[in-house]
Amino acid sequence: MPELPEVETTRRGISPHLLNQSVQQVIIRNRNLRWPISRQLANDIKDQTITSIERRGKYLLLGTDKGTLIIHLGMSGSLRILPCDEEVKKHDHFDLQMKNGQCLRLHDPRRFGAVLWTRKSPETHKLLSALGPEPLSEQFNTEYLFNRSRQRKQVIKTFIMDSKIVTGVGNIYASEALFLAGIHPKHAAGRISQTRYAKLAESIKTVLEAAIEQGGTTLKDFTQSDGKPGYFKQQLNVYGRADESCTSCGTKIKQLTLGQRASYFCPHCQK
DNA sequence: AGTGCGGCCTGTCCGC
DNA sequence: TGCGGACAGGCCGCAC
Repeated sequence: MPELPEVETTRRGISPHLLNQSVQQVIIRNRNLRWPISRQLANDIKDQTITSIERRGKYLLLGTDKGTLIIHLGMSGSLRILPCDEEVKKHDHFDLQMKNGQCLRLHDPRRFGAVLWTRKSPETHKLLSALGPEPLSEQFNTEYLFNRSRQRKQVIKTFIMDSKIVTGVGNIYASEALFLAGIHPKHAAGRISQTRYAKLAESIKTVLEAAIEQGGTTLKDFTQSDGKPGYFKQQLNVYGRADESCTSCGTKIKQLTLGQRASYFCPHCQK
């Protein structure tokens, strides 16, 4: 499942192949994603040159002079750079074929992803305008988290997974960051001290940065057609480790459901 | 306004 | 071995 680090690694992987390249044509093989891919999109982006490739939360933004292509990978989406004539596989939804013969291909079995086009500046798009700060930015800091959390009755795990609070912290890294910060996932967000929020902000940045760093070294070549899409799994301390021993103290990791999401924590290390 | 949850999908896993 | 059902998971959009 692509979390922010995978999306960032994808961004870095595809950028050199697409930047300053022009679109030959768009092929929509299966419109069915979270929202149907617009048929008009093919006309909008044809002949445009990709001038920027950015990331906002887990959204990838391919900028042109006429507008921006917004891509979200959902939970099973992957992007690869391939020759345009590469064999099409099941669940290949979308091709952005470039004039240099390279192709950006979106593969998404569970169809939770999205491909959208906007003529406006992307930050004003409905899906992006309400997003909180980037977790790796300076705006995301102790004071910000502390201030936003006051009066909140919500548990801390769902609070940090709220995209309006901070964008891009998914289920895996929410659990991992709380473990690193020593905070119980069920703790009320409004009752956590500023000191502990300092630790939490730092922990969120640390786990995401470590995963991005590892992505850079373990990721498969984005231009290869065989093998895995290229996602990687960092060594995780708590996520998916119910009933296993805590890497720090040996206590059995526990699992509970918060906001309909599996959550993992060490009952000894996290209070 | 804050909060919780339904729904979209299919590969994988589990039990019979 | 084959089959059916439960489940995971991002996150919008609605209901309260």
